[in-house]
Amino acid sequence: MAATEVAVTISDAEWRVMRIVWTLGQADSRTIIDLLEQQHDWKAATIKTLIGRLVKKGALATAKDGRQFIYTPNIDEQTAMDTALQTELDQMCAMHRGTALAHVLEQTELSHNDVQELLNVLNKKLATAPAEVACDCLPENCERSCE
Amino acid sequence: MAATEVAVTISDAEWRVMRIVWTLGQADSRTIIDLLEQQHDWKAATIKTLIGRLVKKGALATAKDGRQFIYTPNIDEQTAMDTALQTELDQMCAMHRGTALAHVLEQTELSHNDVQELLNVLNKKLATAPAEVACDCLPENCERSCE
DNA sequence: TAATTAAGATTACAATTGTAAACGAAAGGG
DNA sequence: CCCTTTCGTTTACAATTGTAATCTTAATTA
Repeated sequence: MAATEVAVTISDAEWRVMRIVWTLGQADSRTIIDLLEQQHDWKAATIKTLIGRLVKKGALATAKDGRQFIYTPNIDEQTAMDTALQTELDQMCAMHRGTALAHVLEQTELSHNDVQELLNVLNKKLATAPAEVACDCLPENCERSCE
Repeated sequence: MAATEVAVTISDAEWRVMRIVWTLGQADSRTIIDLLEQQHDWKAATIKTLIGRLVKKGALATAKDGRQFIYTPNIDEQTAMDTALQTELDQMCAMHRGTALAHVLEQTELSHNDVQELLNVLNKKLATAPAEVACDCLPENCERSCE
């Protein structure tokens, strides 16, 4: 059976720890601490706290290896990324999401394949794209709309 | 002189208040409270707190109107959206950002114009798109890369 | 074996956030 | 002119987060 994949919330600092473990596939605390100390002004104790919280949250799984632990990701990286981004976007005005995505796309380095994949998605959407997406910032019954 | 446009951080709950004010252009607290009470299980006091915090943060400007205030946005909505989304994306692995964006695009309702705008951005990127974007989860000097 | 080190657990503590009650002053109604 | 409503301010309080020191225990080393 696949991982339970609970919907955990990962804070900004915790995200840094997850990226290390996602990238390495697995790691002991020494490795995580060494790598993160090179990227941030964090004390070892700080990183230990973050690891502990991630384990408690269920984002990291542990396997005992002698006196220490091997940590492995308990949630999928791409899924976590998709969800976090989607959640952020969903709390914004529906009418302006497209523009926001355009601005972000513009600022993001994308591989040839990425661009191709994105073009595919968009081309598929072109056919059924509505003339406009309504603002959803006000309650249903409220007549007013964005400018 | 244009608005100072300080880089304020807006929390999730505060975001709801901003959306009302952005959409209406301006509003008094009564209006904001009435509208938000229809969208959430929030008490008037809660909304007052959020408004107060947004004013203190500089996200909302106030103009005295008799005994009460008229609130207006002090930061630009699209800019706030762009920045929030970009910030979120930037804390994730560079190598997987494209896919995350593709997944989100797929889930987002986009107008015909939005799609067109996005296609433009992408087509402009196609020419210079690199073969691949490297994983940036580990420190510089670290040899290992994503799978 | 005694001292040192390292790993994980416990405790700490301020800032932010979600959520709200209580309070003081002004305004309006009767 | 008193009572009530309303507005904005102050205070409250738990959870989360960033940041870390300390403690316990087991392991390593001299």
